[in-house]
Amino acid sequence: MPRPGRNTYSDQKPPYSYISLTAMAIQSCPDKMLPLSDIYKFIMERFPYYRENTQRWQNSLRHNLSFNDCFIKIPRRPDQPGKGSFWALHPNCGDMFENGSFLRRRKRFKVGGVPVPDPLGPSKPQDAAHFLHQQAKLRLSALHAAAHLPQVPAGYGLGSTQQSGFKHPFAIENIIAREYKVPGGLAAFPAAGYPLHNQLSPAWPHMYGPGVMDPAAPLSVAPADYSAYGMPLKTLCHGGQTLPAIPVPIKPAPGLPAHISAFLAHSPRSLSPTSPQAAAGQGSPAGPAEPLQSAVAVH
DNA sequence: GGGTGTTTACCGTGCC
DNA sequence: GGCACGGTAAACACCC
Repeated sequence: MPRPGRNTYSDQKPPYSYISLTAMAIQSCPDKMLPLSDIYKFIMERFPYYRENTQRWQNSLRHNLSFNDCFIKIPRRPDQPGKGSFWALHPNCGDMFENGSFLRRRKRFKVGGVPVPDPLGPSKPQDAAHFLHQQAKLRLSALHAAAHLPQVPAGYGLGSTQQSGFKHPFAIENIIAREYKVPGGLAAFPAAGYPLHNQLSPAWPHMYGPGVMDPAAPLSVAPADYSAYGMPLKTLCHGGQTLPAIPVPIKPAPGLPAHISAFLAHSPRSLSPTSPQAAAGQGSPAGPAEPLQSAVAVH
């Protein structure tokens, strides 16, 4: 097992669990949701170790997706055919990892432990799915607007984070943010990215935190998307780097959208891997949720 | 048929 | 030692 801080993980097994890797993939996507195949791609492109024995680790990864409540399955829309559903992170799983570190969770995330019923928010799974759609659309709209805004790279736009203090070098923001440390720094990426995320982060601030993702990246993640800002693995990894790269909290800020919580609290199966409904009905008991795919189709 | 998703089981490791 | 977590294997069902 490679030790954090060593030169590279290039061909060694990264010190991240499959849960962590999956979380990275999901959070690196502007939509904060990815189909399984794109999660595979993300991992294989960034961690050469996983380019081999694909069946083994992919089986494990699928197991984790289903087994862990921190991952939620979002059905495809009927008019958006394709294999498999989209996978997203449970909004309340932000504090799942010890000190924000993705090396090891401090506790297993379980749905039902933090139900936050909200009389103002939607309570149906469709509503939460719709909310995710709206978030994606909102980001897109803001992207266009942000293209005309001055870039504010200072501090990676940390202003939106409600918390301060050291974050573990293995926090997702730090891990992914390192990939932005390309020669030329932020100039290598579309302008207004980080501030934009900050503006869009009130819903899931831990997800839309600074330095998480290129906001202008296509909504559907493909290998080419990553290559656009991909970089040598040595850059991705920890060796010889100044850590922490970006002290950003991964924990969700107070005020998580209640309808998301309600969605999760009321979701019988698609969010809870132990119910038979998910396997049979792709989640919502009221039929396919308002699909998020429309957000992907925006571009 | 292949990809996807679920479930069960077993084992290793780390923490209390 | 017990427990929680993580990794792996396997079987099965469903869907495109």
